[in-house]
Amino acid sequence: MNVDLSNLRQKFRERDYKLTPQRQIILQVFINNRDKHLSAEDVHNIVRQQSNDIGLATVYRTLELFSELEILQKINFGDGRSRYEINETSSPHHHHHLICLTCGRVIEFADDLLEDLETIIAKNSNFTIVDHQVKFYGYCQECQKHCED
Amino acid sequence: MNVDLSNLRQKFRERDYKLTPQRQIILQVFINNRDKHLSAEDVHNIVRQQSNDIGLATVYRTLELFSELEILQKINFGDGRSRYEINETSSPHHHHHLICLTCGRVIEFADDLLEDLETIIAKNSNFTIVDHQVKFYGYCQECQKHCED
DNA sequence: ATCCTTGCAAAGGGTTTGCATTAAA
DNA sequence: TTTAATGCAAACCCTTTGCAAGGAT
Repeated sequence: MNVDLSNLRQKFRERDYKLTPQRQIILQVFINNRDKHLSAEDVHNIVRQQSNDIGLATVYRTLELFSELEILQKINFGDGRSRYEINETSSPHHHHHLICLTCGRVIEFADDLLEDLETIIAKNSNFTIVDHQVKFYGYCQECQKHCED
Repeated sequence: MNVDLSNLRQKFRERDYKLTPQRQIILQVFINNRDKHLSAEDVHNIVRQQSNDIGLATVYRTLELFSELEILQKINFGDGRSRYEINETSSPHHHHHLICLTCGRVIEFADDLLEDLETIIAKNSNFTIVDHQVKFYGYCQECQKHCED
């Protein structure tokens, strides 16, 4: 468990933010959907299904706030909307995805090799790298089965 | 030189597309701006500066068409608009960028190591990878100079 | 009581679409 | 001459914002 509520409360107090019911509900949605990449609309729908309606504008504002506080990580899969996932590690670092071009499925993968790559590139380019985003596009196992072409 | 006009003409003929002046002008914009990552609006502005006005909708439609034909590569830098660059190599493959978090500058870098990484990941995940997109975020040399903090 | 947060509706920014007109082939 | 492409404006979608009402500390 990485999201520590009392820690969070303090983070909020420090900055004069309030830990409102809406914010807690939205946080809970991400805790309950660790493996998913939720858009604002997704979050809004999930909350509504729980008969806890929250204004869409509030959802957007909360997602932005959580991103700033590094509780969430904003990701862009090129599908025309921003998606968010809970920031499991304290360092906002390892976000790598295999994106299936057939079914759109997004599969996570662990890396280590990328760290080395980052070091080499930083050295060659005089660029101070603080984060990276890597996406591989292709065909997942399922879709390979379904259409052997 | 990678963009071959007569080859292009044939590609168009095959699919009953027409090589209109608008399309030629837009193609030329990308040929003249090989190193840039142009948005639809950028293209529109460049064309207007040449007193060759083209409707913005046509620009969008042309960019989409060229992407399908793999003449252009669509990229997303997370700045709220799609950007395009000319597809230099025949295989739509190596698009890697260093994005400066201070000035927004985008620097290209050559890779090779990524190919190896791709192979390893494909093996581990049973995923057939056909393309990848890698972005490193950090601070470019210039911005490092300006604010040593 | 203060100041942040909410919800609604309107506005915004990028992109797409319908339709009549124009122009490649 | 046929069929696709253009240009304009309206529509679209996601996201942001203004503002009055509500709520946490």
